[in-house]
Amino acid sequence: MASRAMELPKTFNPQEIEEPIYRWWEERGFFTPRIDWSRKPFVIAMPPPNVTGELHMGHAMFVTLEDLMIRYHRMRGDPTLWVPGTDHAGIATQVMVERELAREGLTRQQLGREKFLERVWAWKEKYGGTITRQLRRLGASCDWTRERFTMDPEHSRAVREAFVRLYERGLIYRAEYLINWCPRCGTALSDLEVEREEEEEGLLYYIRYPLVGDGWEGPAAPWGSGRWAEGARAFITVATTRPETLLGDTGVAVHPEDARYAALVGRTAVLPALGRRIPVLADPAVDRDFGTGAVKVTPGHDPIDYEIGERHGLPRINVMNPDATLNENAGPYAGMDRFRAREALVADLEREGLLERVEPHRYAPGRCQRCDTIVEPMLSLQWFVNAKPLAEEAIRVVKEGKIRILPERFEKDYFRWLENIRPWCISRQLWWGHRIPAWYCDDCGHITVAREDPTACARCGSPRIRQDEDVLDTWFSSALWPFSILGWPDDTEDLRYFYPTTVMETGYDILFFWVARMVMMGLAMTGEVPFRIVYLHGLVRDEKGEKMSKTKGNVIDPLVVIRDYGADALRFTLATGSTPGNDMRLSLQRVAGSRNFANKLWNAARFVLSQIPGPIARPSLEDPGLTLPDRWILSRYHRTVAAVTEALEGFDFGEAGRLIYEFTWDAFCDWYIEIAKEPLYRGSEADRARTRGVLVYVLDGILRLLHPYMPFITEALWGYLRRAGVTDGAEGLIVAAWPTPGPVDPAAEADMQLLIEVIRTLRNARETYRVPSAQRLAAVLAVGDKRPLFEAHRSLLVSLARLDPERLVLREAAEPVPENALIYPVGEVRIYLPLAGLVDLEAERARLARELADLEARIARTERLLTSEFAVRAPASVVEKERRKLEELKARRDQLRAEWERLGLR
RNA sequence: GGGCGAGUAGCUCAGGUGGUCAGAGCGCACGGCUCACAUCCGUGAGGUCGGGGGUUCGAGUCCCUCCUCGCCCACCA
Repeated sequence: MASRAMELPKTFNPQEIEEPIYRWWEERGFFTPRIDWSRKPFVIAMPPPNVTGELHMGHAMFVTLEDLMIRYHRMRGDPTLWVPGTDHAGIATQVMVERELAREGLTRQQLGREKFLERVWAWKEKYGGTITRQLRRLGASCDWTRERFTMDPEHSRAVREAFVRLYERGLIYRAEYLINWCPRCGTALSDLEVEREEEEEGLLYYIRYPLVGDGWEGPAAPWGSGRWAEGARAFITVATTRPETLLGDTGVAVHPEDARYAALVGRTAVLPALGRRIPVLADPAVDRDFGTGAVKVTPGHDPIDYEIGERHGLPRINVMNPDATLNENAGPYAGMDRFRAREALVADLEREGLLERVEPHRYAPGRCQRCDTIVEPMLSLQWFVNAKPLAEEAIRVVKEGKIRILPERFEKDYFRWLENIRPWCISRQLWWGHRIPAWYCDDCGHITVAREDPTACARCGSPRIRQDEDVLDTWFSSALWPFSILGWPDDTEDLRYFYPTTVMETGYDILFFWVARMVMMGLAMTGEVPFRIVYLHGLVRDEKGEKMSKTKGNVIDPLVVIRDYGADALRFTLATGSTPGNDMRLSLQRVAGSRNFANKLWNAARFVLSQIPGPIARPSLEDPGLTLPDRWILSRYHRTVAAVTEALEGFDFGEAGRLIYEFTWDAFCDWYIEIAKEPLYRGSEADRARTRGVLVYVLDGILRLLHPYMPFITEALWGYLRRAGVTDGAEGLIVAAWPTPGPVDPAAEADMQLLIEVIRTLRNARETYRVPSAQRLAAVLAVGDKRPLFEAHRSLLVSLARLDPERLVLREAAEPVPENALIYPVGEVRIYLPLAGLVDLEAERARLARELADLEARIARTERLLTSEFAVRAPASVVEKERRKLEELKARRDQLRAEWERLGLR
């Protein structure tokens, strides 16, 4: 028998099939949809990974989930588009290239802007293809013909268009405002790019500011002499963690209702070191319980102080240079680094007797998200988006249900962030990114903002204009992604057909960074929501639940996992091991489990394929010729199709995957295939054809259901079916039709269930009594009115429970009970096993005692329940169910008691 | 200071709208090279569903409270 299965190795080897299959999919153009205006498309804009990045588990997760949705919808026949791309990741990429330069002893300034950008582009060329190649290894069925990069001319045009439009609407403006400044990167950052990590030990400095009056009109001696504050009678003490910012103080504030300081409000303090006269004022922003209740006000270097200063008309003084050394406004400390200046100033304060005390204090300074440098709040001239009006719209569309966020609980976060949104600083003092399209006129000072590079000032016509040196926040550019990838601002067919996109699938960690901003920009630019559904997945952690990081050395490299277990195994693990919005722990043991599942499927298919040469009957539940197991597996299969489809529609990918797993392994492999061997090996030609038909039909269906999870192995196996000529006409599984739920047969399911339970009970008894596996068991089955069922499946019982066909008695009556037989009740059926010689009386006594005790307890519980209020208050059906249960329990108890007696047990 | 999530068998986790929901995989124990598969097959043991209180005829499943862990946001200088 030269069977086809012999062509397949015994063990599934992912390495051999994955890459060729992917190449075939891509070359055949299956990833590119055909626009069909009569059908609604399914569209995902892929969150673009950093162009120079390396694949990590986060990517593996999003590829798995998005590809899952994409493949499902493609199989459903929807025109399905998944647009891939990469992000230039301004600051991240620039920092990487700067690090490379640093190894050569160079800085970007030494290189100059143009040369530096050349280096970045070279870097991009070198590493840019890595990530997209890696996405392919995972099986991402995205449309590479539409691949985009955020620095492409097309996307750049979109960025400029968006900037100009917002500028024209007055929503983008340039202003001097307090921003977060990273001294290492030399750029402004948005609030989101500042992270407050662990609290650390810091110090809280209590500093006395002398007050003018009481005969003291200011310092007579120079700063540092030790007599600077000589003669001062009154002081106000403030507490600060950043003493050096004192040099920028323009006021001292207390709470308006703070009785301790009421008398001081309105007086004038003298700023240490600089001698500046600053007012003592009252402002409700002051926390009376912190420090002394009096706070130095530094509008140039602190956000709250900025607001206090604004309310009271205080001057704003910047005391720092971009590199965080102090500037000329810092008097004697000018030129010092901020932390050196702190030491020096504190020492001087002490000398002058103005340092009251220093306390340990835990605090968490803001740090640059990219380089971890402590960020300095600083006054700076930057470009901003007035996000408030945009945010209001973004809130509205979610409230109105035009966008659904899954899991829903993230809506709360989304609303809260948008409701409290502040002006978004979008200019970055970087070189890698989209240059701000604003030109300053040297002659009239006018700012020209234009879609095309202007050659002259829009107001005075002067050709002496210079473009703004800065670039835009990367997130400004990526906020346009869902429509820029479709050709916006042009009115392209893609945009008309595929926009708004359907699902935005991404990690919850960039809900604010990206998702919220896409909604704002989408609405502002296109007047429509950019997507209908936001699906947020959790973070992938290591087996201990810790965040994977290179420094911790606990990263699990997806490519290594793919090499060792296959992409399908990794995907299945990620898809079934996670619930929306919750983090998951990835362990290689689980991946191995998925790999085993793939192997199981492989071998099930080998078996089916080995039976294929020969006539095939397409099965139908209408066909009276089907056997009970046939009807059972078809019915179960149809239920599975319905349940899986429902779960997928509800974005319940884990549940759907588990359903397929269970059906495949338990129902199909462990039961149906085992049962099928009988008709296949010993049946008639008709039996074989019928059984083959069922096997092929169900396997084909399993492959379809599983394809979104395990695209490679399913495509490979389906290819064998296809070549055997037993599939529908689809060219590949990737474009084959999603199965439709068929009819079910509850009666067949119930009968089969009974047989299965009887077989399990018999096997259980064998194990309990250590019957050698070679020994065939004698059994008497009292099956009541199920006699025809059992008669018809005699051989099935014999083979699966390893019974002795000569000594298997089937009968209706429960009595008489055979001598020296064990009794096992299974529903209405009673199993008698004459195991007299084999039974260990002690063991049997123990078993019976345990079971009886258990039964008694359950009977008592149920009886109590049925005599309680439950009987009158609960729905009749529920009560009835309990009644039946009680009857069953009692019957079983009586049998066991009888057996107890008969065995002469005490 | 707010907000959110998690705490269910040894481990990792599932468990719409309260009534076979007490489950799966791994691990463990025992028995099997049964002609698709030892990346396997068969059988089994293991849980007062974090603690306490409440609502209800009935609660992992709803409410309150507490504990432990994790995350997000926030202007305590």
